[in-house]
Amino acid sequence: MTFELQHNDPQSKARAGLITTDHGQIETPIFMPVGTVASVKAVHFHELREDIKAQIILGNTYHLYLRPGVEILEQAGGLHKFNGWDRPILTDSGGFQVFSLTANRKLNEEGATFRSHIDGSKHLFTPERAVEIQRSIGADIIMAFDECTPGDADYNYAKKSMGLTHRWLARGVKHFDATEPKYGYSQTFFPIVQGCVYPDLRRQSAEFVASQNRDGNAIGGLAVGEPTEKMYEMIEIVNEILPENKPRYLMGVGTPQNILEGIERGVDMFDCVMPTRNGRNGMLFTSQGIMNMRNEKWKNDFSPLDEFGTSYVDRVYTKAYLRHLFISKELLAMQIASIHNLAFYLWLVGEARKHIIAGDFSQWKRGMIEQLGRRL
RNA sequence: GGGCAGUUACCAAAGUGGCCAACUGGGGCUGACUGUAACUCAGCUGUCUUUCGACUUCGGAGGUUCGAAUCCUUCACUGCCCA
Repeated sequence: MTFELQHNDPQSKARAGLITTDHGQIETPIFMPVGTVASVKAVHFHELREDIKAQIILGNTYHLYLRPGVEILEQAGGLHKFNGWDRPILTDSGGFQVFSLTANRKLNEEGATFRSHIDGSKHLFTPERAVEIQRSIGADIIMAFDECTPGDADYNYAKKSMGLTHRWLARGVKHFDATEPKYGYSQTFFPIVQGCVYPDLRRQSAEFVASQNRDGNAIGGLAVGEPTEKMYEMIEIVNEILPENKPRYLMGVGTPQNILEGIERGVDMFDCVMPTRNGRNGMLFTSQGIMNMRNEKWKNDFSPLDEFGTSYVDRVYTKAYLRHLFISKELLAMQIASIHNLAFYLWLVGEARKHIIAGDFSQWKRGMIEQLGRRL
């Protein structure tokens, strides 16, 4: 994987770049739709490619390991062959599940023991195992196995947690460098900064991560319960330290506003379940603000879903129709909302890129932020 | 014509003398959701009130009782059975 830094915004830390992988290129800043279990929920890859214009999607090591399992993925020839997505894939390591499945896991120095949420069986994830599984999945970008520290952790917990993440990182790097890709194309490994909301920990973590000298770096442990302002502050601190000539990936973030704020602070890659999950739950993100499609006010609004939208669903379907589909619990509702939201997210980062290149990002961003927060 | 059962909030349906503005579903309304255990979760859903609380309700009318959705009388309507 290579990264070419193409433009720096004169007014901010925002930048435009180009990532090249064996499965194609990614123009940054980019949003990566989440496809946890080898599918971006409710969306066909055809739509993802042609309408949403996704350039890279996510998969999840923990979920894919449990189902369909490493053996099936290897038999298939890797995740790309298995699910038919021939563009880049990034896999999360399972570190987020250490956070989200707290009740079902135990941590120790060696790794994390999970109790499967599917059948209760026990499984040990170590930094080495996480690399191996991701080798089998065959993702273009694989993530270090970390502990995603909760946003409300106290200093002592955060410090210990960060130490564990760093020791796991060193092991992961070592194992990655000692192993080969399984399917003939190259893979790269991103380390993850932790440190919760504590500036000195974040600095220490960013320095340790940068010292690993990987192709790209990630910022984790944000948007997990801490105040938004803290998140922005941590991004600034960390990006001062992470190298400029490598992509920076802010994991799990976020709202459209979060993404623009992240871009302004020098982040290149984002992923989040919001456009898909919130979409399935009836919420639409648009350039004019957010809409709860279940609201009664859309009942007889026969205007297009989003007159400024770029997706075909924005023109073909009306607000009243989508509301009807949600109220009736029709599956099509979730498909339309997911397609719309993802197309909007990809439009948003695409516009950000254009404005960075044009040199008026900050001005454009200010106007967008104001619009995005409105409740329609 | 006779017998039996029933009538509770938007719908369905509990409650059968005080703890009942009334269980529970559904429907409706509103909100939440940030590296996906999520087509999920939470709140509200008689009226007025921010809360406390006040007021009006359980087919209609009348009655018994300190007190009735619950007991009695009667009327209306619905369902089933026998003629």
